[in-house]
Amino acid sequence: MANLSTTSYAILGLLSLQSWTTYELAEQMRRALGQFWPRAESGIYTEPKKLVALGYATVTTEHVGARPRQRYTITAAGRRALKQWVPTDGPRPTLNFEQLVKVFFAEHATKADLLATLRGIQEANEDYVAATQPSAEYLEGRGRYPERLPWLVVTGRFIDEFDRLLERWTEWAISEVEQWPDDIRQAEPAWDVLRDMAAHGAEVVARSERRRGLRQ
Amino acid sequence: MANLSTTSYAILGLLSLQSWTTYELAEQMRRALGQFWPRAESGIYTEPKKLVALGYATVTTEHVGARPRQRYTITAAGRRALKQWVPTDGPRPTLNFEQLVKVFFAEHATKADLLATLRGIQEANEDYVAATQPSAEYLEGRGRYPERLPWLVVTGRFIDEFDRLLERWTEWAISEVEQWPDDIRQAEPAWDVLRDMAAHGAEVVARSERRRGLRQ
DNA sequence: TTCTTCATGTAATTAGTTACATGATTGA
DNA sequence: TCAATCATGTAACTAATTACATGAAGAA
Repeated sequence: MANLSTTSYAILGLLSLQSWTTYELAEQMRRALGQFWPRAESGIYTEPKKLVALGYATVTTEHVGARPRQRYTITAAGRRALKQWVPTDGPRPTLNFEQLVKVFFAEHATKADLLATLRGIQEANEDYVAATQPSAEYLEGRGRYPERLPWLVVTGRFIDEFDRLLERWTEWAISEVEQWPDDIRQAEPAWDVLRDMAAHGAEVVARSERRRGLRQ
Repeated sequence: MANLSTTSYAILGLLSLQSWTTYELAEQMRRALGQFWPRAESGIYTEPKKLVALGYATVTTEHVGARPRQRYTITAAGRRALKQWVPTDGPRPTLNFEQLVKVFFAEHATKADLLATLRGIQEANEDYVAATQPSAEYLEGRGRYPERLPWLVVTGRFIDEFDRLLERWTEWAISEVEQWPDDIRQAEPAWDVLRDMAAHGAEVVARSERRRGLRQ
């Protein structure tokens, strides 16, 4: 029936670990999946209702003072649905990087503007990474679900490498642009980097074609 | 008045280079910005109308056979708006990586499933990178707007490094998972990688705090 | 006691996607 | 001349975000 969104399955995945209140689900979505499946917290509040409607979860109402609070629990059908989804194919990763659009159209800014944009990316990234560091216990394997650690490390490494990429790239870009003349229209392209990118591109094309050949 | 979206500004940026038909705009959005601001082609057809409504572009209708075709041209007001937007602050990059959600919940799959997922990411990435390689002339600086090359290289390097990251990470992840026992619940985490991530995290925290101190 | 932060949502809006439709051009 | 692909959109839908509202708990 109704196809669930990736967000729904992500929540179903969290429910497969334990029962959570909606607030806790929102928190976990941010902390655990926020770096590769970011969603607004308020949006999380509507999702589990769909799971209940499909019979993939049940809900119980608790009370905290006079306020009601919903707690969700996965059902056997929910586990089956999740098990079906996890091995399926999916889209490539996509990046949304507004500030890079601005770098792309840097001719409409000054050298100082461009440097400010790059430094802004750098600092925002640093602050974000610092703020989202898992606690030390977790990194020592004494977190909540230690048996899940093997694949969490696989996931985490991607995120870590992405963070490092942003650090390295901003640092390089800043030092590159700093060397440009004040009128950036007079700047010289980084030919060595360009050559390196071309070489890498050619390599991937060759690899892809070789593999395509093998498949047939 | 009506705040434009990043997508609108991206199109305005393209129009600052030359006039384009809607079809050409859609093509350029994919080829030039598709890796860091991906949008469905059909969506592009509605965007430039907003620019016209705001006086940021003008439209002329051409004919190809019996069919009308719209060509858009930026106005002086459009250039001013773009110039205002380019130096502004913006959000951090966000990643949407559905397959990584599946790796995160790998306990619902088998070792073979997990390997298939990782190989799928690897191959899809390779094919995509191969298909989106800029032409050789472009990489030799003989592309359409050679004077823009300096900042296009800055942008392009980020994309190139991101592609390489996916290549490196998938290769590592595959070789890692291949060593796991068939029942992945018995796998041992990659402790060395975990230590490395922790060290990096601590370093960023320190750097971020140092900078925060400086700012005050 | 009041202010702030944590907690729990709802409503309205919008950006974006999917699916579809169809004309023009090219090449087999 | 027929099929395939290039070109040009529109309509319907939906996932997601923004903005708002308010109760409870804890700190000052």
